Amino acid sequence: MENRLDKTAHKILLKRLNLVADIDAEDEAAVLELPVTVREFDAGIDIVSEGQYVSQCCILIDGFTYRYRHTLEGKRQIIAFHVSGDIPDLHSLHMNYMDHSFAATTRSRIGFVSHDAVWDLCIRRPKVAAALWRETLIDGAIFREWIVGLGRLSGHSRTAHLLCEIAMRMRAVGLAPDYVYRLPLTQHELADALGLTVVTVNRVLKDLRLNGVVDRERSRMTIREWKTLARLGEFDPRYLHFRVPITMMAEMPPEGA
Amino acid sequence: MENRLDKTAHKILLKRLNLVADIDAEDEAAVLELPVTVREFDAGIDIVSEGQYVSQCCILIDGFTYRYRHTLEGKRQIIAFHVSGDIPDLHSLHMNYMDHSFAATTRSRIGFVSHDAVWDLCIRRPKVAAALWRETLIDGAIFREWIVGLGRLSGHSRTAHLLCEIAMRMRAVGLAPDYVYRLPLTQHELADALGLTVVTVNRVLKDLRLNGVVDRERSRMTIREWKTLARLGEFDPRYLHFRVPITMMAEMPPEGA
DNA sequence: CGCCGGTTTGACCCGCGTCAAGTTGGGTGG
DNA sequence: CCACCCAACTTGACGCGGGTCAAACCGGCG
Repeated sequence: MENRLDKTAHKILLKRLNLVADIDAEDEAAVLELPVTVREFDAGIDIVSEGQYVSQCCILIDGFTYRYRHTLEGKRQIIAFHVSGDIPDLHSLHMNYMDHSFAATTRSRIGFVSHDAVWDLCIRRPKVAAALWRETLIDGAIFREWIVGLGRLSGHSRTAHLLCEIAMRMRAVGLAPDYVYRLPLTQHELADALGLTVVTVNRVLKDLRLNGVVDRERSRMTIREWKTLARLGEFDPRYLHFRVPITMMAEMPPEGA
Repeated sequence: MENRLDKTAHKILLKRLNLVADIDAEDEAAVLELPVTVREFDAGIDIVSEGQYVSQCCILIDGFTYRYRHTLEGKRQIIAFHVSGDIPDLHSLHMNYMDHSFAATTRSRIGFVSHDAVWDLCIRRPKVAAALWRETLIDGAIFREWIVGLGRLSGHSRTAHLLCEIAMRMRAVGLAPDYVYRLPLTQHELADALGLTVVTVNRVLKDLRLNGVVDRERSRMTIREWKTLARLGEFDPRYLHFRVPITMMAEMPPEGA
């Protein structure tokens, strides 16, 4: 629990707010005043746990995190992945009971902001409130996309879709400038997100690898044929509702890195 | 497209806002001033379609509606069901591109409010804005719940869970005072929500009927053993984030109507 | 009376789960 | 510098939940 003098967390938050909505200089100044406490978390431990009542929000500075829940028979379902700039529990501002947990897959740095401070900011700066609201709505749009995948797509398609989604969201925050990105997930974690088993995920990835679509060595993910992968996963990035048109990845070279 | 003099839509909206958050008399007065246009829609037709850019929100006055998307091979996945008081496309306020469609299963009355009017209201009445934001977050919480179900529960459990969820949400708006409610859905529609096929849904419902858990004659749904159904569906209503504690249904008699 | 959407049921099949047995490679301690 | 360990990954064999196909059945309605 160390308070930082540098404004890394604030800068990341501002970057996100600008990515999501349109805020002005005064808004930015107000955001920079937010009291933020930065903490680090080791891989594999809960940052927030199901059942807790929370009074602060988390902004992910760096690392890779996810949200999940367990069924009664102990199966785990991962609900969302999060990259730098995401505010995974922003919803807690309005519903402080956590109905799921939030954990890290790699050592992660998280900025904590109290709900009170966020409320205060929202009231003084309606455009910031709007940006934050929009951020939670994009979260919801991603959930909808996952529902469609889990309900109606095959294991192969779901996997392809997830790889596309993560690539694009990382790209939006500068973490996947080309077709290569760091995907610090075990196949078990992928399986728990995709509603599959490790065995199946392993076979799907093998297929994709043998077909030259993607490649994965340790946590380094390489998309070799974006178009093929996107078609297979029925990936249409409009559900991510980026303000910068859609063309980020669509304009990438058709094949190869 | 008929403009009503009666304030039915406003009253329903106010009831919802009060259910979801804490607003005061001035807020209520401002809400009552909202220009609302009421229209009726026949069963089976789209109220809003995927791909549209919209500039108004819908509040469901009465009827039963749902949101859905199709996969490329034409399979349909229903994403959400909606009952009186829901504002199914409130998210469009911030993301006016519709990434899914919105349709009715019964003849439904819908109130339309322009985004401009809602924006204006949100800026003048921050507590109303907060209530609306919260409403979209509950929407998101339901999505998460569906993800867990689709990813990790059996067909039987998912079905049980859905029946519980609809019962409870209808109950919250007074449409299921006891264990009986009108569920105007075909088995095909249920299947598209549950990620199953009609055949399977039929068999699941048969099992539930034979075990005396639920009963369904035409569109009349009767839950005979709430506890059994809730246990089977791993239904914990906290994800619905009602303000009125949790005890609405928990206090109902243990068995039978 | 006959059509038609919705429901029900049977027979069969397949994607994915389950179980189980390796294999691989980075990390650790002797 | 090697021996060992353990988590993650792989692969094969087999079974089942739910999908697919197809044929009734049922009740409301023109």
